[in-house]
Amino acid sequence: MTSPVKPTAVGNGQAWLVNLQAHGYRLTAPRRAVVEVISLSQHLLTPLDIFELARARYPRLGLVTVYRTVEKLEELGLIQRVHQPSGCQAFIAAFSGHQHLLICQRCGRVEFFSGDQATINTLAAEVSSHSGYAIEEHWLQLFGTCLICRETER
Amino acid sequence: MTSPVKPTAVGNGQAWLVNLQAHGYRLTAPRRAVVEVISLSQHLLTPLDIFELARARYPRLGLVTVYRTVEKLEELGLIQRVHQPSGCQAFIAAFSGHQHLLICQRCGRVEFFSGDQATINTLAAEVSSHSGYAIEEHWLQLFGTCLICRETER
DNA sequence: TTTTATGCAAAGTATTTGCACGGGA
DNA sequence: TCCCGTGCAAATACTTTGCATAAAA
Repeated sequence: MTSPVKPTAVGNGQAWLVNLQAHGYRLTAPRRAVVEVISLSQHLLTPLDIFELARARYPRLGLVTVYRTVEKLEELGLIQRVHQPSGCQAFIAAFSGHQHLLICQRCGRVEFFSGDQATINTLAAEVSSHSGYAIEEHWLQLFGTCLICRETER
Repeated sequence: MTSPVKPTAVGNGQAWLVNLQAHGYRLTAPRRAVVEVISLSQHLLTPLDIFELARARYPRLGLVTVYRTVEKLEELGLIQRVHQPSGCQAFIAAFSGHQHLLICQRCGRVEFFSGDQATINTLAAEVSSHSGYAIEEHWLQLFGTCLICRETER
C-alpha cells in the first residue's frame, strides 16, 4: 500500500480568481482578499478565521461576504469543508482528485494522502455485497498531532 | 480483508438506563422516552427527530431535555454523533469497540463494519512515517443507498 | 450603462443557559 | 426531605436573507 503525503497546494489563488471569472463572477477586492487568505493557508479556517485574516488585507470586509465567497469557492470545488470530531465549520484548499485527509487536531494543519485505491475499492465491494448497499462515497481521515505541534508541546 | 456488516444493536435501552443510574443520574420519564426512541432506532436521529418521536411516549417532553439527555448518553459512550456530507447533528446508538460506519444517504440507516484492522494500522504507520504526525484517531465511513431505499427508489 | 457584489441590519436556525417548580431516591 | 431534573423563556452562536449603495465589466 502506497501513501505519499502531500501538503496542501498553497499559492494557487491566482488560478482560483481566473476560475471565478470564467464562471461569470466578478473579481472584487473583497474576493481577492478571501481567496488569498484561504489559498495561502495550510490550516483549516473557519469563516470567522477567514474574516479576521482577510480584514488585514481589506479592512472594509464584511463577514457576510466571507460566507458568500466560501460558498462559491466550494461550488467550484476549489475549497472543501472538513469534518472533525471537534466541529465541521472549517475549510481548506481542495486537492484535485480524490484524496484522504490527515489533520492535526492542535493547529488544524491539513495534509493529503492517497491510500491504496484498490484496497478501498475491495473493501467497498465487500461491504456492498454483505450489506446490499450501493456505495457511492467514502471518507477516510486520520487525526493526530503534526510534527511542529509535537515539538512545541512541552 | 474481512468486513462483516452488523446492524445497530437495537433494544439495549434497559442497559442504558442501568448505566445512567450507575453514574448517579436519575431515571425519569422524559429520559426513559428519549432512551427508548434512540435505542430502538437503526436510523440517524437529530435532536428534533428524537423530540418528535419521544413526545409520542411522553407528551410533556421539552426539546431542551432531549439535548441534555443526548449529551449524557454521548458522554457515557452509549450513542455517537455521526458526520455526513449533509450535516453532523445526528446520533445513533454506539457499537462497542471501534467500528466503521456504513450510512444510507436516503433514509439515514446505519450499519457498522469492521475493516481489516491490520490494513488501517499499516496505513496509519506509513502515513505517520511520511508525515511525522502522531496519529491518534481515524474515521472510515462509507456512504450509499441501502437495499430498502434502492427497492423503493422507483 | 448594466448588472453583480457589498455591507449593514434583520431574520432564521440550532443550541445553551437561568430559573422556579416538580418529582426521584 | 433533599436535591437533581424539567420545561419555559431568554440568551447565545452561527448562518442566511433583504435591501440600498458601490463597483466591475
